[in-house]
Amino acid sequence: MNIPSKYEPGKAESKWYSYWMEQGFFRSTPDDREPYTIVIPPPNVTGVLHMGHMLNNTIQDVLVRRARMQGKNACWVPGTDHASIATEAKVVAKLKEEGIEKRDLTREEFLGHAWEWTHKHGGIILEQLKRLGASCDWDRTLFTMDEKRYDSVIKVFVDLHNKGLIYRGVRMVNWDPQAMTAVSDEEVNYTDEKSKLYYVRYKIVGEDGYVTVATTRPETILGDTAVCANPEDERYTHLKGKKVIVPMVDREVPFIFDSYVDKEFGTGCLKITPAHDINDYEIGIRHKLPSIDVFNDDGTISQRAGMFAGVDRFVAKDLAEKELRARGNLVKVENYDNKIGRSERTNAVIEPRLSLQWFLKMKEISKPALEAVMDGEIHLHPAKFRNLYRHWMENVHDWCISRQLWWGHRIPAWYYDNSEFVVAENEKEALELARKKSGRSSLKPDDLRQDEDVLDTWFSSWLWPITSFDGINHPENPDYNYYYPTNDLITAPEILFFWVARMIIAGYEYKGEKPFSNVYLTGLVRDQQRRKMSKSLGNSPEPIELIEKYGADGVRVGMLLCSPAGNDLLYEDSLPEQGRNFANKIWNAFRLVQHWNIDDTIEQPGSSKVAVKWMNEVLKKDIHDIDLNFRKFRISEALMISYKLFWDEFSGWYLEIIKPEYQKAIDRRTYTDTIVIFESLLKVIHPFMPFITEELWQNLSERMPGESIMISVMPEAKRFNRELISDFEKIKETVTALRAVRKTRDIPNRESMELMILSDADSYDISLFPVLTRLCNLTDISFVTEKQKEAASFMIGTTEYFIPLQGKIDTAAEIVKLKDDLTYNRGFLLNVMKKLDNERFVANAPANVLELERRKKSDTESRIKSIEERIKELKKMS
RNA sequence: GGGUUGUUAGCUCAGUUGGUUUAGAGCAUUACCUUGACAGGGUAGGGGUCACUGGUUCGACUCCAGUACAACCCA
Repeated sequence: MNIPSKYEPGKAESKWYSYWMEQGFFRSTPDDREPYTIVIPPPNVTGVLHMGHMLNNTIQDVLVRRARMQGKNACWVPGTDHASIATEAKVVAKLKEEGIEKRDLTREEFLGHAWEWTHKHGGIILEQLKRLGASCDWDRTLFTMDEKRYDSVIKVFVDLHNKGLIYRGVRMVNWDPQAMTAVSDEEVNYTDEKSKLYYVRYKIVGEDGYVTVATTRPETILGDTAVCANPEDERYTHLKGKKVIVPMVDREVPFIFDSYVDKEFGTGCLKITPAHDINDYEIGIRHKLPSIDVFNDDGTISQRAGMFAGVDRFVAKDLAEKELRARGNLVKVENYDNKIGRSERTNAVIEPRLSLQWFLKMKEISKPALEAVMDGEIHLHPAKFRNLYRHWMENVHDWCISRQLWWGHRIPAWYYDNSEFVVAENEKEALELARKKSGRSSLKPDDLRQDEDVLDTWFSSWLWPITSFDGINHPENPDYNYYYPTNDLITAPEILFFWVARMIIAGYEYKGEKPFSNVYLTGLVRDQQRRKMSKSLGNSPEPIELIEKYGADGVRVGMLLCSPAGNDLLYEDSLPEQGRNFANKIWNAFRLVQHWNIDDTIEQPGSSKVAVKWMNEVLKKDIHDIDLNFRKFRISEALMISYKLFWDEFSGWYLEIIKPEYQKAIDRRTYTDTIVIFESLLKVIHPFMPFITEELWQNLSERMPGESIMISVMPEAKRFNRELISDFEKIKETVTALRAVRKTRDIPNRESMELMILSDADSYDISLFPVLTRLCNLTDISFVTEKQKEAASFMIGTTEYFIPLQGKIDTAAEIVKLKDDLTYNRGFLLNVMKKLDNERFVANAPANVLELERRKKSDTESRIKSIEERIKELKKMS
């Protein structure tokens, strides 16, 4: 038998993943078992796996595999989303490289290219998930734009419109001039950037004077329709009813007063451009000001502005500065730091703009979703996100759901005449509606024009838990009734509002029920400098390369170990390395057990008998603790218990005890018990490390075709013997102390020793002693009634132990050590006495606390006494 | 500017309604070990006035208030 001393993950991974697929172990159909359902947070269909996906999907797989082994009907639904803006941007860029401009294509032609791109790159990410071991039901793979999902989205839009929840309105939106679309508030990132503050003076009509305004955006002066001061600002009260002249365009506009203006900022005087600033827009409404949009869709200056037409907005800023200076309107320019909003998708500076968009009213519809989380119907893990969630939901804004793109679900609204429109599931129904609404039965299909825009991607993914089971099209289908509500959702906190909150809203609106019971929010994967991992920074490792280097199991463990819920994971290579080392440890434990020869004639040694008994209790205890941690979604904690269980308890203690001497055989009894224990351990570890556990499980005993650890039964938590475990801990302490004795006196393991305990035999579980004899090479363990001379000694608790060592005692060194010990114990006693000498403590502390302190006192006193006597004796000897 | 959450060993984190023999884990680190499962290993060790300042209490890492710093969310 020649098993390599290092585990090689590659082969085992492909072998067992194919096996699982062939056997259909991932598949799920409704039956009478309890369902356990997770829907995947759909990644971008044309994306590739990154570290965040690795973490996220590892956790999902751990939960699904565990549930499956616990006898539940586990169903993990995979899928991708169409990522409207990101995908369209990629397709546009790719066409540009080929010399094709989007504007030269019809909608149908462009969509042809987009689908081609999607088919070419689509699903790569799902293949990568398989490398990680993901046990999704691949037969259920979905796409937000496949037929059923597309129809569902349209139906929902029509339904919400008919309920009066969707409306069309002019609103200030975040315009991305590069993508040429509006983006939601959530898709804008604000960063501190250096800019300039321009002081510009406006001529007062009918007077010689000027008023000076401070602005960061001189190019928008072209769209000014008022100048404004705070009504309480005495510097400007004399301007009431006056007009001023907008520089460059020489337009007369009113001087107005509004309490919004901050007296302290700049000159206390504000130019008002209602078309280009959200606050100005609101002031504009209050004062009935006209608004002049000076930009084109692509961020260049429009004809309406009166000058700089066709010039890019940033160039226009410099031109405006020059122009203002030339005309004598520029007073001064200061450096200034302010927050600039940038598009999450294109990083272009966002332009606040007035625009006609579709909105979903959020206030009413979101109420049940707020209550569900507050009432504990849905649990967020970690719970600290509850407050954040509440704050957001209580201040929820209407959701801008339209995007000026082609790739996505086209808004099912048809216009006729000028701006009359109807909303319907298809053109035929739209025509009927339009005829009815207009009273003109002569309307023809050609008289209708469908809205050019598509819906926000989140407007399809907010239905994901429902549409995964086709619940919009067929609300009564068996899958939907069986799998919904799903159990757990695993996602990143950054999309708590984009996605999670909206799924909850949709769940109550369309099923009248929550979409999931638990939301586990993972951390973000960052590098050692706490920077977010991103392609542009180049600080992210390639996941597939990591899997090839450390093994899928190693990477999974690495990701999990250091990522308690909601905390960021600071990635470094030592993490998967630790995982790989663990896999190797398991591998070598298997090698050890595997090459033993079994001899049926050998009696089971006493030490092995004890070890088996103890190991089974520890196993039960840890399974119990692991369960507890899983219930609290403390997955890294559960993994750590499993890790220590295997590494420390099983490999470090158990195997060391039962391991036969070199080239000797093992007894049948111990061997059989060990295999059973090993199998239990593999099962406990399987959800974390599916591949190596399958590989070893298959080899540990004879298996039938079609068997697998992944469909075996997870050991359940049972009552365990606490006392045995704590007695055994004392044995471990004794072993450690005996090893120390050997080490300091330089006594080799080969040389046997004798142990004497200054105590009654009654207070000991002597059945555990064979372990001591076995591990420490003792000839005898006895109980004595007196201190031993010419012996090394140590204390455990309040009991003294002696090892007779003729002539091997270094009294001076011994005394130094004992004195250290004495100092510690005296310090400790002092602490205890401080409490006990405090009358109020004695009077107020509960009885059990008091008793504990008294016990500490007597224990420490007796220890001090022993040490002192020992020192005295040693001194006598030297 | 408003809000939320943090600050415990070199790093990442536990610490369960205030009392568990003067705070624990993993990693990293130090010393020793080329033994027969595993150097991707073993054995032993070092390392923390629990951010700071007050308060409540017989007793505070734990509760309260303030300060500093950090992260995240919203405007």
